[in-house]
Amino acid sequence: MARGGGPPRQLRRASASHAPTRAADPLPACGTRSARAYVYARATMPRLSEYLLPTEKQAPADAEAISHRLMVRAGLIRQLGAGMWTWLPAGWRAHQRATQIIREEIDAIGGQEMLMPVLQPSEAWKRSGRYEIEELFKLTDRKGADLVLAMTHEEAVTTHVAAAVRSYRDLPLILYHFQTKERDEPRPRAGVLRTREFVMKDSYTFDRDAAGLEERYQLHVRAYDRIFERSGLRWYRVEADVGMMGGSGAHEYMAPCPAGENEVALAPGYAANVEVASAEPQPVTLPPAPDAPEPVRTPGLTTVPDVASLLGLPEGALLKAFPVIALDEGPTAGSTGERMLLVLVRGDHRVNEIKLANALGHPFRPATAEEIERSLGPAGYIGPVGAPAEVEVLLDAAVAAVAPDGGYVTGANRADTHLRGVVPGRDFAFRTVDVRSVLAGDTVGGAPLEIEPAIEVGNIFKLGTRYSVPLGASYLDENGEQRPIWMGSYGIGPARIVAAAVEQYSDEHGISWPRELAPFAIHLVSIGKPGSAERESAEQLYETLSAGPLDVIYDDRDLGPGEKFADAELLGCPLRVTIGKRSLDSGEAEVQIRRGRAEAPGLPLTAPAAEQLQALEQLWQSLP
RNA sequence: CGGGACGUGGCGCAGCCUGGUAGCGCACUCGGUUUGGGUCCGAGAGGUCGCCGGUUCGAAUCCGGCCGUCCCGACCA
Repeated sequence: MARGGGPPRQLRRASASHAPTRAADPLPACGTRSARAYVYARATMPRLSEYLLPTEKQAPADAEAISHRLMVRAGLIRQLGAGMWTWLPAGWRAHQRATQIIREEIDAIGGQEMLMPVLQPSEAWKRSGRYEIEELFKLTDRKGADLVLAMTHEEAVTTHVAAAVRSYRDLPLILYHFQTKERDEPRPRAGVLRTREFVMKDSYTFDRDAAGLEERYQLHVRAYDRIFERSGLRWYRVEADVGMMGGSGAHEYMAPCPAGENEVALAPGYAANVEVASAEPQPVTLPPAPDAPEPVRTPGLTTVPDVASLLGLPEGALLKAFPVIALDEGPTAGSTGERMLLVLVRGDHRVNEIKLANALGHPFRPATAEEIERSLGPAGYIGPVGAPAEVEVLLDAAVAAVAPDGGYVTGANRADTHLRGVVPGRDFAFRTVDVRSVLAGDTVGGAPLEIEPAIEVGNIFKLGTRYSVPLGASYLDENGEQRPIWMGSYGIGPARIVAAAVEQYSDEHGISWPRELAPFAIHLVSIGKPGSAERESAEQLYETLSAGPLDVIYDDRDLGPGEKFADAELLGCPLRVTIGKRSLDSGEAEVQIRRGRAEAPGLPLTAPAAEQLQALEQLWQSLP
């Protein structure tokens, strides 16, 4: 899991020289002997006086999210338009760190890296049914051909596999790439957290059957767990909605942070997106039930809080009715498969439309006021008692699973009237479904549930034959029979890993990078006039560090110490090494650990370079 | 798509109501000063006031249209 950050050692600069290192210096030879693809010899370690790191004291007025504010202030990113962001040099280094972690771990499970185009013909998208998606950018070339900008690459990769794979002997496959994704998001937000263009690592697996898919899926679980562990994030793997289309399993990787757009439900041993979470409800005390429901006058009171307070009951003692029209035959034109269902949840609960759609197994829409009036009664006063037989009653498990110790209050299907003493089963028939949204304080296995906002940093999804069938990706099995290929797709957004790390670990001074994501390991700060002895000493240490295994950025600018320290803490490299007059007096450079701003043992200035490097490397290994 | 807000040097803001030569802080340039927590002094450079049109002798300011950006919600294969 934990390993040294930065490029492999054998490719680093071989020797240190005390002559100033300039960008024009020739790079050490690299290439054919590279142990790992895509890792090149390290370039000269930058001097801040020559590096584009435009820091700002004040964040842009329209930036709200922590990562948005800090990444702009620290000079990592700049905006070009809504949802369009440029990564500046230091920001791109962090992004590349995330990318490299992902690459190593996907390679480790047998992934084969490739590259597919963003600009694509529209045919496969029309065949897969995704051409209609609003977020899909569509364009026309000069010949009038319809093109799209890919939002993911299922269509492309499946097209290639369909053409290239013939036999069961060609399977399984894990193919992946890092490629730009384009999505016409209705609302980009929070800097780099939700953009219209971003780089995604997407991998795709191809298997002979469901069992093979399960294997490839589990390999990705392992790789993803390692990726997020190495990234240093706080993260959860949660159960996710598989959607309506042929998915048989899905997980999301969530990084809790204030700017998160999702909510995760957490209990010991349990983690789920609230979209699909289930839990035992908090108990509610019901008033005694009479032998039969009794009407109560509730003039003008159509909301749960109003009725509850009139009757002096907790909101949970009411049953909320949610009439929906199930679209049994699917949303096809002229469909006659519409039928009304009455969904009941406890008054203090809310219907979760995703869970409801999953429970129904087909789409639905809320009933219109006219439909409600026709089948049941006036909106605000509807209930299950006396509902027409053709309106099926679905009772949420939070109610159905608990033996009633009294009666509930429901609408009476008459204006200005509710019923009390309603007992499910006695007074109306029902089917049990789990369709409510869980609440903080509900329990899972007796332990209370917490709900946290989180950002989705990755997802893994069993596609099954969702794409292979329409795009004709099949193979011949041992018996010469043609079978569809079973697919999975697996995405990670490196930009979100970077932004989530900023969200999770920043403090009032700025960013505090986890070791493996930091753009530089060491921020070397010199204090003192140019030409002074302390400057000379800093230059020397810079040369030493540049030759070592850790990446360093050297603040050689002619600025006061306050500004340099402030910039260093804003940028957030894990270690800060300072050399000033004080260091010359004590014989040691000061070392500060950014996380917690703790002081580490000083670095002896007269020690041999190898010892200095070793001391820093050792400290580095101990960092989070 | 619904609701709200905002567009004035690189960043943060004032000026607009009540029309009359565009201002402040930071950053930037030059000279000096200072060098272990955003030092101080002086001199400078930099702006089609988002765009188009209208009203007016005169528009950053008033009116209309458009564009852009952000926030909340909806949406998010």
